[in-house]
Amino acid sequence: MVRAARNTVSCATGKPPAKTIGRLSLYRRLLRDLFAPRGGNVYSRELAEAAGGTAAQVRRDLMMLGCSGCPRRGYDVQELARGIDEYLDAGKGQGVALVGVGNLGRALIAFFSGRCSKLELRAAFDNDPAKVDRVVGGCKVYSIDELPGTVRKLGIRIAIIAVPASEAQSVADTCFRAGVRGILNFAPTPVQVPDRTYVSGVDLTMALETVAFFAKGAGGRSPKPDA
Amino acid sequence: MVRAARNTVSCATGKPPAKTIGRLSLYRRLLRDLFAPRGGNVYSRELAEAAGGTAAQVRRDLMMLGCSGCPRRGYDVQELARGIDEYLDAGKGQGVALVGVGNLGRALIAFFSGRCSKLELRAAFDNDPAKVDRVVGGCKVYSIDELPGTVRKLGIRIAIIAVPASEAQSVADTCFRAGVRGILNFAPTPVQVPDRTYVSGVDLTMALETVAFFAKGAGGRSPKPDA
DNA sequence: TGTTGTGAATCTCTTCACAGCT
DNA sequence: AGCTGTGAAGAGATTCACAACA
Repeated sequence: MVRAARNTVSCATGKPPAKTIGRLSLYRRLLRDLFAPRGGNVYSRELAEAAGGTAAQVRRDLMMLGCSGCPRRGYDVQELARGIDEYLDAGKGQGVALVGVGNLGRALIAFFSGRCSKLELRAAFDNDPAKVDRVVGGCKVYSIDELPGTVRKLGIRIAIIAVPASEAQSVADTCFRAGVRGILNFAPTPVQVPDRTYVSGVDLTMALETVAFFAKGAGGRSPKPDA
Repeated sequence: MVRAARNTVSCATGKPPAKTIGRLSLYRRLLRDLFAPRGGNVYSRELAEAAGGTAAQVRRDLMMLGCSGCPRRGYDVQELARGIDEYLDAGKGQGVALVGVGNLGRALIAFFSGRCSKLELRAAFDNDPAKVDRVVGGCKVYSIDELPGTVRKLGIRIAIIAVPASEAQSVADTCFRAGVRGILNFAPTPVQVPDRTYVSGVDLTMALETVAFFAKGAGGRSPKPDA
């Protein structure tokens, strides 16, 4: 479905805001888990309530897909879910690698294994010889030395980094040199990245300390959290 | 119609932006891990580079503490770290509980145990009888039924939720009724919360799917990630 | 000279408000 | 009547740019 790109945001051109992409991912999950069973239609208001946002924002986000609700009936659940699929997963599935098979790494393997249809966890890497060549949660663990070759061979474009801060940058560099284009970084330090790549950091300490700050009621009324 | 005037950011009054609080937490960690060893002073520019931001933003963030750098010399590392401590940790330490001792929960126990001086993980909860009364990563596991009493007894104000989506809301409700004021939610669904509380969601699926989207180079140049 | 602190400008995201459709 | 799609207003966050200062 090609867009006609009216004005303002424009549908297929321009850079899409990361926040909107994240919410689309959430809407899709809600559509599948909450609304698909009952079938039929949803209103932006219902989706907004489930997602913790506003109806206007849901509609604005859905504009991104050049969508398809009709007034008075709302959106067809199946069609909308398919529309989001097409937009988010455009093209073929992508291979994912996990680097750092510690406590967090193992939890992430368990979490992501067989979860996203289009995102397949294809390999894990660690520099601990005791872990190499074992299979954790259905995922083979390779030595970090094998990363470049394995990443290329398996067509991996995305890496999840769950190593100590001291190794994060060098691991990221290795990944990018091997052809990785996007990184989800759990190491407690930001990583520098080349152009034409994307990195998103999940900083658990920062997240907890932020909650702790506002839990004290410090500084008046709570602002809107990031999620 | 310019309504004018008296605001901008102001130093100690007004509501602090969550993003700024998060970055202060990061600056503190960088000060300790990277800059404290060398001692002396830092420039906003150096801190910005390490944090992956801009010098202007660092200075703007530090205004929040009513701070203390002097031109030409930058900021005293020790003094700045102490300033952030005072601002973020104002008051006494807070107790933290973890709910949901699955793969992710165990990893989070390991991650947070003994990490933050002021935030102490005091209890874990799970509804699986096989896990109850065991000690995981130095943290005693209680039955969910014991949550209200235990949370009150141990003075816990913050909860980390790592349970399946279907249980997240009821767990959150239980926590709030027991006196919890802030929640860090890892369940893949938003939770509704009462006033005067704060919830931050960490949605791993959303994070990975967002990275996957931009890793394809979709929609032109990558926008600024959230971290 | 080189940096801080900060008003003002800019950019981005969210919400409002309403025309148009069913 | 009640919803969608969207221009326009509003709110927030970031960056610019420069006076003050050591």
